[in-house]
This record gives sequence, structure tokens and C-alpha cells, in this order.
Amino acid sequence: MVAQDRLSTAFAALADPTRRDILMRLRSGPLTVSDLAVHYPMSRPAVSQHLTVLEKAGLVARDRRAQWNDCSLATASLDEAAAWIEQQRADWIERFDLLDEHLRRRREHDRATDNHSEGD
Amino acid sequence: MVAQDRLSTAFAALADPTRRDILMRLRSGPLTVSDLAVHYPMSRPAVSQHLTVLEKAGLVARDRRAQWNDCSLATASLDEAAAWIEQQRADWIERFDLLDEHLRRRREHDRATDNHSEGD
DNA sequence: CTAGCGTGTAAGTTATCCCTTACGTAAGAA
DNA sequence: TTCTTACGTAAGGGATAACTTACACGCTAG
Repeated sequence: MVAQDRLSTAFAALADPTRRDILMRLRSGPLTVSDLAVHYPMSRPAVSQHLTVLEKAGLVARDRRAQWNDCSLATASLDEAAAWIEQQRADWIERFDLLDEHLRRRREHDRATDNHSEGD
Repeated sequence: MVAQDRLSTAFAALADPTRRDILMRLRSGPLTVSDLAVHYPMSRPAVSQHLTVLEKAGLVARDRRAQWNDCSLATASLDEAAAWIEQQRADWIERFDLLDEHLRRRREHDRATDNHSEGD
């Protein structure tokens, strides 16, 4: 992952349980780094580094005031990721529906013209 | 990423432009490995390895018949990924709406009681 | 001022990714 | 059978990710 595009960076950031958990905790409001760090079995710098990854991916925003650093959610990258997945899914589902309809139509046609063989 | 959960594996698989492009190409129907490989500036084994990643992530299915290997889309993991993102987004947007409403209400209250200071 | 807290970052280690080339296998063609 | 095609996989190397500990900085409290 060497200087990837925004979407790749976002997906890579989401590909870690700790980072996803951080995002879920931030849903209920901004938290400081230490507030977050107590929940994970790793050092505080490790959590800080996870936050750096999330920040570079555009998934959190950090607002440093005095010695505290409030971390809050950002959504631009999440929107992009969701958009990509939804586009992918929409086409696939549509394709699946077409196949389904085709099969149903063929079945009806078979049934209408002849009922020579019911079994497969 | 050492033997992660399904969701992490899916996001990690999506965090690569080549793999996302493979998924997009498969939207129009199954393709063989060689069909896919011609589009990328890398060796055929590299594409095969990308497909292995996608398969382990539950994003593609491979159906080997004779010496050809048809690759097609699978959606279970994509559904999971979409669900996670949507859940995250829903809560965040709701929270944003609440904040917005709170600010608007406070602004109205300020305006009603006193207009002592307009600037910040 | 000094002491202490909350934080970011540098350095180092280990594990993993992503590519390469080389090789092995199974099926079709002659 | 022998040659070719389509493919998977092992082996290896360079880059990177995810931790650790150690340290430096800014702010607050006394």
C-alpha cells in the first residue's frame, strides 16, 4: 500500500478490528486518545498510530486543544467506500435479477410448449 | 492481518486497486484468469494470487472446469461490509442531525433572549 | 521555577503483502 | 504418446504494517 488512492487507504484503514472499534466508540461523541487507549491491550502510542492511520484515511478528525486531543468521526471517506460497494452490489443484484427472470421465463415457456419432462 | 475475522479480510481485499478492478470486470459476467490477466501490468501468477485473496475473502467464486477457471462474483462478504459501513454512517448522521438541531435551537434562543454579541 | 500529565514521533523488530521467476499438474490437440 | 494451454503454487526479495520502548514537546498545577 504505497501512497495509494483515497479509496484504497480508506478500505485498508477499515481492515483492522481495533480501528473499526475505535470508529464505533467515536459514534457516541469525541474522545481523547487516552480515553480510547484504555480499552485495548496495546500501548498508548499504538493507539495513537491507529488514529494517525484513520486520520490519513479521512475517517477521523483530530482537534488538539492544550494537551488533549479530541478525536471525532469524519464521513467523507466512509461515504466513498459505501458508494463503491453499493455500485458494485447494485450491478450484481441487477444482473442476478435478470438471470432469475430469464430462468423463470424459460421455465414458463417450457411449461407452455410441452410438459415432456418434469424432472431434471 | 494474521488470520483475521471475515470483515477484516473483506476490507483488506478491497484495499487494492487491482482487486477492486477485477471485481468491477466480473460484474458483466464470469471470466477466466487469463481473460483478466491481460488487463494488468503484472504476471499471470500475480493475478491468480489476487484472485486467491478475493476468494478467501468471499468476494469471488472460482469454478474450475477442464483447464479453465471461471471466476464470478460472490456477495456475502460485500453485504457484510456494506452493512458495517451503513450502521456506522446511520448513527453518525443521526448524531449530526441532533447536533445541528441543538445548534439551531440554541441560536434561536440566543436571538430571542438577547442579541448582545453577533460575532464569535 | 519544577513536576507531572497527555500526546506525537523516532527507532527497531517481526510479520505480512505484493510482486517476480520457476516449476508442477491436468486437460485438449496432433 | 508428445506438445501446448490454462492454471496453481512454492520460493524468494523488497516494501510496508503493526507493534514495542524511549524520548521530546506543550500545557497545567503547585
